[in-house]
Amino acid sequence: MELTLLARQPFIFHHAVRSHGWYQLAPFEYDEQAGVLHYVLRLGSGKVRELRLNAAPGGVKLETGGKLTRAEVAELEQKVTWMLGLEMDFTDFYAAARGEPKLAHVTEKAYGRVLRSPTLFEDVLKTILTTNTLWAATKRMNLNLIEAYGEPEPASGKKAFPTPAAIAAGSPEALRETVRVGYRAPSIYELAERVASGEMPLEALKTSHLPTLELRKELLKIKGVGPYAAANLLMILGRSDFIPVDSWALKIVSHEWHGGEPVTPAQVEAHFEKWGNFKGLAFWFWDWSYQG
DNA sequence: GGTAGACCTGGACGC
DNA sequence: GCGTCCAGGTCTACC
Repeated sequence: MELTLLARQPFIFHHAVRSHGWYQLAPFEYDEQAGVLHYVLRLGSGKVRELRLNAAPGGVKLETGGKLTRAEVAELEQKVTWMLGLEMDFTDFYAAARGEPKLAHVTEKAYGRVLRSPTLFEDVLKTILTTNTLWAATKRMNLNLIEAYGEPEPASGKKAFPTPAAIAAGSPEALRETVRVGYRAPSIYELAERVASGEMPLEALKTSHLPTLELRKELLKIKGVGPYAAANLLMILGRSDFIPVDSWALKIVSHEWHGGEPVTPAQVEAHFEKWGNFKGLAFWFWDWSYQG
Protein backbone atom coordinates (compact mmCIF):
# COMPACT_ATOMS: atom_id res chain seq x y z
CA MET A 1 0.00 0.00 0.00
CA GLU A 2 1.27 3.46 -0.89
CA LEU A 3 -0.24 6.91 -0.41
CA THR A 4 0.80 10.55 -0.24
CA LEU A 5 -0.20 12.87 2.58
CA LEU A 6 -0.08 16.61 2.00
CA ALA A 7 1.47 18.95 4.57
CA ARG A 8 0.70 22.55 5.36
CA GLN A 9 3.55 24.54 3.81
CA PRO A 10 6.34 25.20 4.40
CA PHE A 11 7.30 21.61 5.18
CA ILE A 12 10.67 19.88 4.85
CA PHE A 13 10.50 16.18 5.72
CA HIS A 14 14.15 15.84 6.77
CA HIS A 15 13.92 18.81 9.17
CA ALA A 16 10.69 17.58 10.70
CA VAL A 17 12.29 14.17 11.33
CA ARG A 18 15.54 15.59 12.69
CA SER A 19 13.79 18.16 14.94
CA HIS A 20 15.02 16.27 18.04
CA GLY A 21 16.49 12.93 19.08
CA TRP A 22 13.26 10.92 18.79
CA TYR A 23 14.20 9.63 15.32
CA GLN A 24 17.03 7.69 17.01
CA LEU A 25 14.66 5.92 19.39
CA ALA A 26 13.11 2.61 18.32
CA PRO A 27 10.74 1.76 16.82
CA PHE A 28 11.83 4.77 14.74
CA GLU A 29 14.78 4.16 12.48
CA TYR A 30 16.03 6.81 10.08
CA ASP A 31 18.02 5.94 6.97
CA GLU A 32 19.54 9.35 6.42
CA GLN A 33 21.17 8.48 3.08
CA ALA A 34 17.93 7.24 1.57
CA GLY A 35 15.86 9.82 3.46
CA VAL A 36 13.49 7.12 4.71
CA LEU A 37 12.00 7.09 8.19
CA HIS A 38 10.91 3.63 9.35
CA TYR A 39 8.43 3.11 12.17
CA VAL A 40 6.84 -0.10 13.45
CA LEU A 41 3.22 0.68 14.28
CA ARG A 42 0.62 -1.36 16.11
CA LEU A 43 -2.80 -0.50 14.72
CA GLY A 44 -5.93 -0.42 16.86
CA SER A 45 -6.99 -3.70 15.23
CA GLY A 46 -3.85 -5.34 16.64
CA LYS A 47 -2.07 -5.64 13.28
CA VAL A 48 1.60 -4.62 13.38
CA ARG A 49 3.08 -2.98 10.28
CA GLU A 50 6.39 -1.38 9.40
CA LEU A 51 5.82 2.06 7.85
CA ARG A 52 8.26 3.65 5.42
CA LEU A 53 7.98 7.43 5.17
CA ASN A 54 9.85 9.75 2.88
CA ALA A 55 9.57 13.16 1.26
CA ALA A 56 7.06 13.63 -1.56
CA PRO A 57 6.06 16.79 -3.47
CA GLY A 58 3.91 18.76 -1.01
CA GLY A 59 4.23 16.31 1.84
CA VAL A 60 5.05 12.71 2.69
CA LYS A 61 4.92 9.37 0.90
CA LEU A 62 3.79 6.51 3.11
CA GLU A 63 4.37 2.86 2.22
CA THR A 64 3.58 -0.31 4.10
CA GLY A 65 3.08 -3.98 3.31
CA GLY A 66 0.13 -6.34 3.72
CA LYS A 67 -3.59 -5.81 3.28
CA LEU A 68 -5.35 -3.17 5.31
CA THR A 69 -9.02 -2.30 5.66
CA ARG A 70 -10.34 1.15 4.83
CA ALA A 71 -10.59 1.93 8.57
CA GLU A 72 -6.98 0.87 9.12
CA VAL A 73 -5.79 3.10 6.27
CA ALA A 74 -7.72 6.01 7.79
CA GLU A 75 -6.05 5.29 11.14
CA LEU A 76 -2.64 5.22 9.45
CA GLU A 77 -3.28 8.60 7.81
CA GLN A 78 -4.40 10.12 11.08
CA LYS A 79 -1.39 8.75 13.00
CA VAL A 80 1.22 9.85 10.45
CA THR A 81 -0.40 13.29 10.25
CA TRP A 82 -0.01 13.59 14.03
CA MET A 83 3.54 12.19 14.12
CA LEU A 84 4.87 14.68 11.59
CA GLY A 85 2.54 17.55 12.52
CA LEU A 86 1.47 17.82 8.89
CA GLU A 87 -1.42 20.18 9.71
CA MET A 88 0.54 22.48 12.01
CA ASP A 89 0.79 26.16 11.20
CA PHE A 90 3.84 28.19 12.28
CA THR A 91 3.01 31.44 10.47
CA ASP A 92 2.88 33.45 13.72
CA PHE A 93 6.19 32.03 14.96
CA TYR A 94 7.88 32.87 11.65
CA ALA A 95 6.49 36.42 11.81
CA ALA A 96 7.76 36.83 15.40
CA ALA A 97 11.18 35.40 14.46
CA ARG A 98 11.63 37.90 11.61
CA GLY A 99 14.35 40.36 12.57
CA GLU A 100 16.11 38.00 15.01
CA PRO A 101 19.38 36.89 13.35
CA LYS A 102 19.57 33.77 15.57
CA LEU A 103 16.21 32.63 14.18
CA ALA A 104 16.71 33.90 10.63
CA HIS A 105 16.81 30.33 9.32
CA VAL A 106 13.51 29.05 10.74
CA THR A 107 11.18 29.91 7.82
CA GLU A 108 13.58 28.75 5.13
CA LYS A 109 14.14 25.45 6.97
CA ALA A 110 10.48 25.09 7.91
CA TYR A 111 11.42 24.61 11.57
CA GLY A 112 8.75 24.31 14.22
CA ARG A 113 7.49 20.74 13.93
CA VAL A 114 8.67 18.28 16.57
CA LEU A 115 8.66 14.59 15.66
CA ARG A 116 6.27 12.67 17.90
CA SER A 117 5.13 9.14 18.53
CA PRO A 118 1.63 8.02 17.54
CA THR A 119 0.54 7.94 21.18
CA LEU A 120 1.20 10.34 24.02
CA PHE A 121 1.77 7.28 26.21
CA GLU A 122 4.84 6.42 24.13
CA ASP A 123 6.11 9.99 24.27
CA VAL A 124 5.63 10.22 28.05
CA LEU A 125 7.51 6.95 28.59
CA LYS A 126 10.31 7.97 26.27
CA THR A 127 10.57 11.34 28.01
CA ILE A 128 10.81 9.62 31.42
CA LEU A 129 13.58 7.46 29.94
CA THR A 130 15.53 10.61 29.02
CA THR A 131 15.56 11.89 32.61
CA ASN A 132 18.58 11.59 34.86
CA THR A 133 20.58 9.51 32.43
CA LEU A 134 22.77 9.70 29.35
CA TRP A 135 21.38 9.44 25.81
CA ALA A 136 23.01 6.05 25.20
CA ALA A 137 21.22 4.67 28.27
CA THR A 138 17.90 6.17 27.11
CA LYS A 139 18.27 4.36 23.78
CA ARG A 140 19.14 1.10 25.50
CA MET A 141 16.27 1.21 28.04
CA ASN A 142 13.82 2.03 25.22
CA LEU A 143 15.13 -0.89 23.15
CA ASN A 144 14.89 -3.23 26.13
CA LEU A 145 11.31 -2.11 26.75
CA ILE A 146 10.32 -2.85 23.15
CA GLU A 147 12.15 -6.16 23.17
CA ALA A 148 10.45 -7.25 26.40
CA TYR A 149 6.89 -6.10 25.73
CA GLY A 150 6.51 -5.10 22.05
CA GLU A 151 4.55 -7.11 19.49
CA PRO A 152 6.41 -8.19 16.34
CA GLU A 153 5.47 -7.54 12.75
CA PRO A 154 4.98 -11.00 11.25
CA ALA A 155 7.12 -10.39 8.13
CA SER A 156 10.22 -8.75 9.61
CA GLY A 157 9.99 -9.64 13.30
CA LYS A 158 10.60 -5.97 14.13
CA LYS A 159 8.66 -4.96 17.21
CA ALA A 160 6.21 -2.13 17.86
CA PHE A 161 6.29 0.04 20.98
CA PRO A 162 4.45 -1.80 23.79
CA THR A 163 0.88 -0.96 24.68
CA PRO A 164 0.04 0.18 28.24
CA ALA A 165 -1.72 -3.18 28.77
CA ALA A 166 1.37 -5.16 27.76
CA ILE A 167 3.55 -3.32 30.27
CA ALA A 168 0.85 -3.47 32.96
CA ALA A 169 0.71 -7.25 32.49
CA GLY A 170 4.34 -7.38 33.64
CA SER A 171 5.70 -6.06 36.92
CA PRO A 172 7.88 -3.26 38.33
CA GLU A 173 10.47 -5.91 39.22
CA ALA A 174 10.71 -7.07 35.60
CA LEU A 175 11.04 -3.46 34.44
CA ARG A 176 13.91 -3.01 36.83
CA GLU A 177 15.68 -6.30 36.23
CA THR A 178 15.04 -6.97 32.53
CA VAL A 179 14.48 -3.53 31.05
CA ARG A 180 17.08 -1.99 33.39
CA VAL A 181 15.12 1.22 33.99
CA GLY A 182 16.30 1.35 37.62
CA TYR A 183 14.37 3.58 40.03
CA ARG A 184 12.02 4.61 37.16
CA ALA A 185 10.33 1.19 37.30
CA PRO A 186 7.48 2.09 39.72
CA SER A 187 6.64 5.28 37.77
CA ILE A 188 6.57 3.48 34.42
CA TYR A 189 4.53 0.59 35.78
CA GLU A 190 2.03 2.87 37.51
CA LEU A 191 1.57 4.94 34.34
CA ALA A 192 0.99 1.81 32.22
CA GLU A 193 -1.54 0.47 34.74
CA ARG A 194 -3.47 3.72 35.01
CA VAL A 195 -3.62 4.23 31.25
CA ALA A 196 -4.50 0.59 30.56
CA SER A 197 -7.33 0.64 33.12
CA GLY A 198 -8.74 3.87 31.70
CA GLU A 199 -8.14 5.72 34.97
CA MET A 200 -5.80 8.13 33.18
CA PRO A 201 -7.15 9.27 29.77
CA LEU A 202 -3.70 10.34 28.62
CA GLU A 203 -4.45 10.42 24.89
CA ALA A 204 -7.19 13.01 25.46
CA LEU A 205 -4.46 15.53 26.29
CA LYS A 206 -3.42 15.49 22.60
CA THR A 207 -6.58 17.38 21.67
CA SER A 208 -7.12 19.20 24.97
CA HIS A 209 -8.14 22.86 24.91
CA LEU A 210 -6.89 23.42 28.46
CA PRO A 211 -4.73 26.53 28.92
CA THR A 212 -1.04 25.58 28.84
CA LEU A 213 -0.60 26.15 32.58
CA GLU A 214 -3.43 23.72 33.35
CA LEU A 215 -2.09 21.19 30.85
CA ARG A 216 1.32 21.45 32.51
CA LYS A 217 -0.29 20.75 35.89
CA GLU A 218 -1.87 17.59 34.44
CA LEU A 219 1.50 16.41 33.10
CA LEU A 220 3.23 17.15 36.41
CA LYS A 221 0.74 14.80 38.13
CA ILE A 222 2.44 11.88 36.33
CA LYS A 223 5.07 10.25 38.54
CA GLY A 224 8.52 10.75 37.04
CA VAL A 225 7.48 13.89 35.17
CA GLY A 226 9.04 17.06 36.56
CA PRO A 227 9.59 20.55 35.09
CA TYR A 228 11.96 19.40 32.33
CA ALA A 229 9.82 16.45 31.22
CA ALA A 230 6.61 18.50 31.35
CA ALA A 231 8.13 21.23 29.15
CA ASN A 232 9.37 18.61 26.70
CA LEU A 233 5.92 17.03 26.52
CA LEU A 234 4.27 20.43 26.10
CA MET A 235 6.53 21.03 23.08
CA ILE A 236 5.43 17.69 21.69
CA LEU A 237 1.81 18.74 22.25
CA GLY A 238 2.44 21.92 20.28
CA ARG A 239 2.62 24.26 23.31
CA SER A 240 5.86 26.20 23.49
CA ASP A 241 5.35 28.44 26.51
CA PHE A 242 8.01 26.59 28.55
CA ILE A 243 11.63 25.61 27.93
CA PRO A 244 12.78 22.04 28.64
CA VAL A 245 15.74 23.01 30.78
CA ASP A 246 18.16 20.11 31.13
CA SER A 247 21.92 20.07 31.69
CA TRP A 248 22.51 20.70 27.97
CA ALA A 249 20.27 23.77 28.01
CA LEU A 250 22.22 25.14 30.96
CA LYS A 251 25.46 24.56 29.09
CA ILE A 252 24.51 26.21 25.78
CA VAL A 253 22.91 29.23 27.48
CA SER A 254 25.95 29.58 29.71
CA HIS A 255 28.22 29.69 26.65
CA GLU A 256 25.86 31.92 24.65
CA TRP A 257 25.53 34.72 27.19
CA HIS A 258 27.59 34.06 30.33
CA GLY A 259 31.09 33.23 29.12
CA GLY A 260 30.75 29.60 30.21
CA GLU A 261 29.87 30.50 33.83
CA PRO A 262 27.16 28.35 35.52
CA VAL A 263 23.55 29.52 35.02
CA THR A 264 20.25 28.62 36.68
CA PRO A 265 17.04 27.40 34.98
CA ALA A 266 15.49 30.78 35.85
CA GLN A 267 18.21 32.54 33.85
CA VAL A 268 17.54 30.27 30.86
CA GLU A 269 13.84 31.17 31.01
CA ALA A 270 14.68 34.87 31.43
CA HIS A 271 16.72 34.98 28.21
CA PHE A 272 13.67 33.82 26.23
CA GLU A 273 10.96 35.66 28.18
CA LYS A 274 10.23 38.09 25.35
CA TRP A 275 9.21 35.23 23.04
CA GLY A 276 6.08 34.57 25.13
CA ASN A 277 4.10 31.65 23.66
CA PHE A 278 6.99 30.90 21.31
CA LYS A 279 9.57 30.62 24.09
CA GLY A 280 10.13 26.89 23.63
CA LEU A 281 10.31 27.15 19.83
CA ALA A 282 12.76 30.06 19.98
CA PHE A 283 14.96 28.08 22.37
CA TRP A 284 14.67 24.82 20.43
CA PHE A 285 15.55 26.30 17.03
CA TRP A 286 18.00 29.01 18.21
CA ASP A 287 21.23 29.12 16.22
CA TRP A 288 23.50 28.35 19.19
CA SER A 289 27.16 29.41 19.11
CA TYR A 290 28.17 26.48 21.34
CA GLN A 291 27.90 23.16 19.58
CA GLY A 292 29.65 21.01 22.20
C1' DG B 1 9.66 28.75 47.96
C1' DG B 2 14.32 27.01 48.25
C1' DT B 3 17.73 23.33 49.15
C1' DA B 4 20.02 18.86 50.17
C1' DG B 5 20.33 14.17 49.49
C1' DA B 6 18.77 9.80 47.63
C1' DC B 7 17.49 7.36 43.66
C1' DC B 8 19.98 3.93 39.53
C1' DT B 9 22.73 2.72 35.50
C1' DG B 10 26.69 2.29 32.85
C1' DG B 11 30.85 4.43 31.05
C1' DA B 12 35.45 6.19 32.21
C1' DC B 13 39.30 5.81 34.81
C1' DG B 14 42.95 4.17 38.01
C1' DC B 15 45.07 0.41 40.07
C1' DG C 1 39.12 -7.67 36.73
C1' DC C 2 37.75 -4.81 40.39
C1' DG C 3 36.59 -0.57 42.81
C1' DT C 4 35.53 4.28 42.56
C1' DC C 5 33.76 8.34 40.52
C1' DC C 6 30.62 10.79 37.70
C1' DA C 7 26.52 12.47 34.80
C1' DG C 8 21.81 12.83 34.37
C1' DG C 9 16.12 15.03 36.45
C1' DT C 10 12.75 13.93 39.96
C1' DC C 11 11.08 13.27 44.49
C1' DT C 12 10.86 13.85 49.37
C1' DA C 13 11.96 15.82 53.65
C1' DC C 14 13.18 19.67 55.84
C1' DC C 15 13.81 24.60 56.77
